[in-house]
Amino acid sequence: MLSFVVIALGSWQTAAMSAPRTARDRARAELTHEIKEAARQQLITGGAEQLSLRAISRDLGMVSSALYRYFPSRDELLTALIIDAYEALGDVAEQAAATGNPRNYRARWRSVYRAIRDWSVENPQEYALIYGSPVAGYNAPESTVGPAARIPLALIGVVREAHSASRLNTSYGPVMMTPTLRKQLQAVADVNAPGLPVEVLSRLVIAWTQLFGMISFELFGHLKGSVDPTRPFFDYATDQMADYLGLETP
Amino acid sequence: MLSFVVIALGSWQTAAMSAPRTARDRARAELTHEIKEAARQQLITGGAEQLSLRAISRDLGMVSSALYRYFPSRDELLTALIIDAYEALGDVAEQAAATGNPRNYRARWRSVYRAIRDWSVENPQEYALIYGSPVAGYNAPESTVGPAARIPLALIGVVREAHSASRLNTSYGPVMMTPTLRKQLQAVADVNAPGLPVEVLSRLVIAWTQLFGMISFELFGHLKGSVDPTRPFFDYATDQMADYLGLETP
DNA sequence: TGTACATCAGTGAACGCGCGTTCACTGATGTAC
DNA sequence: TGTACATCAGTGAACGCGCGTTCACTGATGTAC
Repeated sequence: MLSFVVIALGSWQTAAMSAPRTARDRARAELTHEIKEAARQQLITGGAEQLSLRAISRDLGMVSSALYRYFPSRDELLTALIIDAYEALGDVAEQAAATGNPRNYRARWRSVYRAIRDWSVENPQEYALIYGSPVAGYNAPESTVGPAARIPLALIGVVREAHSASRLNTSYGPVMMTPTLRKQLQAVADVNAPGLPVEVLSRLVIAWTQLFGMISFELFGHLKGSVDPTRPFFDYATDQMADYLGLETP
Repeated sequence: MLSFVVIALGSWQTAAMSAPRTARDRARAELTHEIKEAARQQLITGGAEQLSLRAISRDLGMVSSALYRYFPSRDELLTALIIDAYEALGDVAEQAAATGNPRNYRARWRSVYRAIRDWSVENPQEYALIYGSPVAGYNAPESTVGPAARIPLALIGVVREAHSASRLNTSYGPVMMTPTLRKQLQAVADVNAPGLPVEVLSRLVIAWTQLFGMISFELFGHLKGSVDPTRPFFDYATDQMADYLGLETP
């Protein structure tokens, strides 16, 4: 369960050191981890904007300036937390996609959906960090793009395999798509899902936005008093989107 | 265009005074408005968390304590901004629903969708205020619920009218819905859309979450490099959801 | 129409608090010969 | 294996800044008779 944290930790450090060797290195890795843990704890109570280096240092019983041995600035710490969150969610999504009978694509779809929601509900502040409003004055660097892409790619992967195995019912009826949209989707397909028709990909994007719209609404309080608790509706939407994509029931 | 602001302003003040009469009242209404305008300007550059009473007072050339004659605390000002944002979006949504041929339900659906997105793109920080991550330490009071509901109600309205006029194709195929979900949706329908089948309402909730998921992804940067610019995809999704709901092409 | 009193807007000083970041420093850990 | 030097973690003080909110006050505006 904690394995990904360790991996993320390793990749955060300089690329040269693959495994901590000396006592100093081990101490450094541990403290880096503890700082991020304390930061995550702070997120829970205060959100990203309230994240304070001084408060973290107090939690860890050090002086605030000591943190600068580990992170050159508050923004760099934020970036590390964002990447960790994407990686954590990417891990559970990919793991879910790889679970169960590989040929039961619909079940795998469901399991990815569920894994994403479960993680989000369990880590609402980390979810808000990556899918909520952008933090004011903070610009996400390029390094977050790769980790962020893992989540849609997990969804694409399942559908793509279903399509390759001719287990995707793509009789979608007449489709009106502007040339611009077709071109955009084709470019995405070329890089991320060669062979997948743009008609399928367009539906995937719709499902993807629906999924995160639904989770955001749940976590940010917009479903209170309607489909609340949300789980039954979530499962319903999962199946509706699977139908919409043409994922066959085996 | 500004009418709703005045209305919101009026409703913000004590319920007793319907229209400003004395010079004092007029000055008060004007300054209340200017404070909120300055606050909205601050949102643009800093987001909700950075909203500072002192900065607002500086902008207006007054002393910071003077603001307390208008808003008893920072949170009350935030609440006012949130309500204003919901009302503004509710206005454009309702207006869009009332535009064009009343019997062309699909066109009205499209126009509501477009109005919601246009407002969101033009007012990204106000959008983030109401649909982004909740502000840390701030709990939205009951008074925001009514204004917030106007937006989904505009969407429901169009579909409900289409259904009443038998212009909604509800041959949805087999639907699996847990009793819990059915009950939840029935309760929503009873209050907000009497006569609308839960099968339709469930699809409406899916469309609603898809719509705001899509807008959030666009505004918060998750569509950069894929369906970007987003307008073609947005229009495509609009029609896909109209199809999904069974809104007939006239 | 004019006066006496009540209401209210805005001032300015103060309270008590928190923040990110820099810098010269001490003492411990690691490395090269 | 032992010594000399280099690297690094953590300290403590300081800089310069901003914040929300309270309170006693002055002077202008509104109201009742």
